[in-house]
This record gives sequence, C-alpha cells and structure tokens, in this order.
Amino acid sequence: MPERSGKPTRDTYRHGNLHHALLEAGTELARAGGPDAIALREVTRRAGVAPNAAYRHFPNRDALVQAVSLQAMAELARAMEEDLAALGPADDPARAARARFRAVGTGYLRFARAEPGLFRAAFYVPDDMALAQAAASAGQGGLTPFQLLGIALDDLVACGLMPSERRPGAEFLVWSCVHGLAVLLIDGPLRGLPDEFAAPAVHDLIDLIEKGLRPDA
Amino acid sequence: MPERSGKPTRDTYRHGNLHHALLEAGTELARAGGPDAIALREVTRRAGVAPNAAYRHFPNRDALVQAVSLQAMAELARAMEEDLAALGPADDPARAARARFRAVGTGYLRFARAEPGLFRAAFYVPDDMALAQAAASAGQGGLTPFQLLGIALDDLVACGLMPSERRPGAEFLVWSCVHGLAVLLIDGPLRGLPDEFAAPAVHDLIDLIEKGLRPDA
DNA sequence: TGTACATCAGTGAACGCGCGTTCACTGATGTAC
DNA sequence: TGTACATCAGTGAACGCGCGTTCACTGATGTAC
Repeated sequence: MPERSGKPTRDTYRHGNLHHALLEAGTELARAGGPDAIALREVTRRAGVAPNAAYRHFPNRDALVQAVSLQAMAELARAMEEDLAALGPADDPARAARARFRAVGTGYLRFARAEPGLFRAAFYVPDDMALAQAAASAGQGGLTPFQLLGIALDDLVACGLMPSERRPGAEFLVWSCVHGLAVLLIDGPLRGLPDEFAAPAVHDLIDLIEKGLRPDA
Repeated sequence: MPERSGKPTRDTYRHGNLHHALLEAGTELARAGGPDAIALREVTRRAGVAPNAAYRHFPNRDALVQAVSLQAMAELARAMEEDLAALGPADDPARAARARFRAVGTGYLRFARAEPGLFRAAFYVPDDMALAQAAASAGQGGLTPFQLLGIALDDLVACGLMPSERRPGAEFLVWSCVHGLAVLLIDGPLRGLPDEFAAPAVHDLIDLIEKGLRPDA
C-alpha cells in the first residue's frame, strides 16, 4: 500500500536522476508561469526530495533557472525547425527561400503563443553576457534560433530577395519585429487576442518585414 | 534636533498627500527595478508611513502598480511628444510626415533605453482588459502612445507614403517592430548594447518599417 | 568472494527575510450648532 | 465665537506565507584489498 500521500515517493534512498528531475520540474513551472515561477522549494517538492537536495546539482536557484532557460531556447529552435520541415519541396529557389524565411518567423511566433511561459523563460538573461551563451541552446538540428534566422537571411540574399549590403546585422532587425509581436501577444496589450485576429497580424507582419528587406526596385 | 533617523519624518499627524507620495515612491521603485520591484511595504516605508496606511488610498498592491503603470505610460507618451516637438518646420509635407513617423519610433526607443524600469512598468497589464485602459495614459498633449502612432500613420497615408488599404491594423505591425527592439535592448540578449551599436539599429529598423509600409512601386 | 571503508546523494531542522493583508485602535481635522 | 462631535487618515501589532540557503547528519553505493 504505497502512495498514501499525494507526493511523489521513492523506494530507493538515492533518487536516481535528480538532476534531470529538477530540470524537468523547473521546466513545468516555467511552462505554467514563466521563469519567475521557478521556485527551488517547489521544484524539489515535485521531485519528491528535500529542498536542499537541489544544492547537490545546482549551485543556487539562478543556475537552475538558467538551465531551464537553455532548454526552453532549444525547444524554441525545435519549433522553428518543425515549421521549416513542414515545407513541401519547391521548384523555384527564390520561392523556397521566401517560404523558409516565413517559416522561421511563423515557427517563432507559434511557439511563443503555444508556450508563453517557456518562451519567457528562454529569454531569461541573468546579468552578464547575453549573446555569448547562444550556443547550447540549439534544437535537434544543432542550430540556435538565431542561427536559423541567419541562414534564412543568407538564402534571401542568395536569391536576390535582399541586397547583400543590408545583410550585416539584419538578424537583429528581423528578430526585433517578430519578437515584438510575440511579446505584445503573450504579455502585452494584445494578450489573449484570439487566433482569427492574431494569425493575420503574423502574416502581415512577415509581409512587412520581407518587403522592407527587398532591394529598392 | 529632528532628523535623527534616516527615514522621512512628519510633524503633522496627517501626511498631507499620501496618495501622491505613494504613487511617487512606487514610480521610483519601478524606475529602478520594474513593476515587480513595487513592494507595498517599501513604498510606505519611503513615504514615512505605516504599511497599512496604503490601504486608505489603494485597495491592494495591484491597484497601486496599475496606477504607476498608467503614469509610466504617460511618461512614454511625453517622450514621444518631445521627439516630435524637436522637429524643425518642414516645407515638403511628405518629408514632414516621414520625419514625424520616425520621431514616434525614436521617442519610443529613447524612452525604453533611458527608463527601462518605467518602460516595463508601462506594459504591466494585470489580467483583464488590455487595450481598453489606453485612455488616461496620455502625455501632456492628451494623446496615448498608441494614438500618436496612429496619427503618424494617417499622415503617411495622406502623403502617399503608405497605401490606405494597408492602414487598418498597421499600428500593431509597426508597434511590434519597435517594441521588439526595445525589449531586446533592455531585457533581452541585446541588453547593455552600447549606444554606438544601438543607434544604427534603431535607424535601420525604422528604415525597414518605413520601406515595408510604402506602396508597392 | 568477502569485508572495510570512503564517497557523496539526500535528510531534517532551522535561519532570517520581506512580503501582502487584517485587526482594533487613536487622535487631528473640519463641520454643525 | 465657542464647543460637541462625527469623520476618517494614519498607528501598532500581528497573521501566515513561501522563499533561498546553511548546518550537521545518515546511510546506500561502489571500490580497494
């Protein structure tokens, strides 16, 4: 007759894979409430372990949050890769490049809306270096969201859909536009906007960006 | 020999204008640490008053935070109006419309970078209606940031710099782009980017938007 | 193959913190007579 | 003009909460002989 309390129980003294369990519980908390919702005590509670047991695996709360953040960033990359993978084969390379560029944007925004908590966690940046940490936040293809966008932009340039002199730093411009809509939709004044209004906004936004990147005439 | 403690003191029993003092202290806390940093107890401490005194003026913490948020939004509007006011008189109406449009964007981003805490507070949206509250967050001109942007867009349309069929909902697209850069610069991976890199990004971003809005050729 | 022992993952209890909120109160202020 | 009184802004003390982190510990595991 085990299971007499609602808490997870163990029959072994050692947990087995506590590190992984903590990460997993932290991710669930972030999924529900963003990075601020990751409380060490609650995480250990969910792993069925004393609060201080976490300190065997992470130096402090912030380290756990950062680990969850990296995992969330990788999930974001995976979502973008999914949208890319869903594209049919295309004959025209320019059409294909455009489609891939759009998929990068729609994947990003789809993930933000589907997993707002994880999305916010992905952008939890502690205090120090920011861009440097980009590695290790890759999807299964091994590429980070930032790299996926970079490749899509390179493709646009290669197909003449974007002048090469505008390429340097273009990631940041495009990223800004897409990220802004994501933030307004999940946290900001557009929070809770139903799909039938959000979807065209996403479409129109990517149109605008694409048009803004194109050669001048 | 007053002033024996560091705390603000009063010689009157009544505070005088506690409501205002609480708002002010809340704004200072938000300025330094965003909306989450607004703690009722700290606010009352700064006003030199018992913690529960706040309840004479706000039903709970959230109400105070919302009041600070509205004030911050008004400051944002004021910053945008400043950039607009700094424009010299222009002969060509199209040139003037473009300049005003750009000023709306640069004002927004200037405020975000100058007052990141207040900027974040301005976008504190509790749980319920979001866009509805827009009123009462106006600058001294009586216009909200959203309205300032709308007027700028109307001007672009009037000058033929934007097709009128793209006008509906265009606020949200433009807002997204600018807001995204703001967020990346103050909270996100571009946090702490020095001015000499941020300034051209702002410029290029507004270029991209403007170009994306223009008629097709 | 059996035993002694070091390792170190997890325990149990406690710390101090700051928070939001509620209670019954007090006493200065402004008004009505 | 002077006095009684209602109002209500601010007091003082306390509540329960959940948090991150530290301490000295225990006991299962895996290794060395």
